[in-house]
Amino acid sequence: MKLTEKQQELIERIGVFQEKTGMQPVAGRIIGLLYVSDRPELTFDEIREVLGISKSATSNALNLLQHLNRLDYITYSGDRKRYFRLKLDRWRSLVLKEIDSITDLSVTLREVVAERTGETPEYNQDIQELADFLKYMHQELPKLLQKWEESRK
Amino acid sequence: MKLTEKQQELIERIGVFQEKTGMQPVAGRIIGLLYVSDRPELTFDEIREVLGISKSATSNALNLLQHLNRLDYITYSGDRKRYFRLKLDRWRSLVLKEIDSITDLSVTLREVVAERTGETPEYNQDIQELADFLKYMHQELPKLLQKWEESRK
DNA sequence: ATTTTGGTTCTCAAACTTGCGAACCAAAAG
DNA sequence: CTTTTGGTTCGCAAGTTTGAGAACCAAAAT
Repeated sequence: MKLTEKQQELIERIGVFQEKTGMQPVAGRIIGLLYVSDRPELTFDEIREVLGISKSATSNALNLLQHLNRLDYITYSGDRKRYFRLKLDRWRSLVLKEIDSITDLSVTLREVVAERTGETPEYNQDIQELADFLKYMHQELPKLLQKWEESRK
Repeated sequence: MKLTEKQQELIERIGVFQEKTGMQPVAGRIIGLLYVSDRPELTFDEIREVLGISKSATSNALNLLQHLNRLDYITYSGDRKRYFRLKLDRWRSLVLKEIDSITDLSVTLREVVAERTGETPEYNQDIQELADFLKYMHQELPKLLQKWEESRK
């Protein structure tokens, strides 16, 4: 399998984006590859070869991505290979999970305000305001997702 | 300056949260400290001492946080020390910047679809759909922030 | 039963991150 | 001018991440 220059560039860009969200480099590039590859299902060896990485790196990254629920594989009877593919339908729940993490900070900030001295009312209110905003976002974002789903139909 | 157990725990939790968003450990804890400290403006040495970190770690983290626009300092005439404080008013623009990064991925995914073979129409559409959603979010999120601002008044 | 295939695991080295201590420096105080 | 203060920078060491290479393993093919 050969990639055009443009495909390679896209893989890198997607890879870098993923890295910024905390993904390991090789895993990010695998995601990129599966986005741009003409065939959306690639074997272990195809991935390894086209990205020029070792078997161990390939194996580890693929397993990581499966644990993160970003990847899947299917098999075809009479063919021992696994065909890895992105779980594109999962991004909704990934977004929701991301949104949930907002709550953690909001809750913590509420505790902060409760614990703070009463002698800094303005400061306390600033923190409270941030906590409130985060809570608001946490309530509204799922609605936004829902609204979008509906506008699709 | 002494901290209660609860304050220390809150600092750790905020620190860990910040770490998860890519912040260096010491920098994350400084943010936590400034959230919970009775005085919201602390000197270099107070920070260093209460967190039990070295001068270099303190200096580097404070400078990083200033570059990231998370921190500020003020001075008082007749006092050489800098008093560091969180720029709590800046979180709005930080949120907006965060939202902007969504666009990058959306744009990239659009390019991916444009570059993809036409022989995988379903797959292409899945990617297109994700790109569309990200664009939608990018349009709607600032509105949400605005709506919240107004509901405050 | 032996070999091949598809992938996993182990060991290790290189690169990067993190943060300490000490040396350093400029401005203010004495 | 000398010392002190408030902070910066340098050099280094320990810890972590990343990924290569080789040995390994189970299932399937021969």
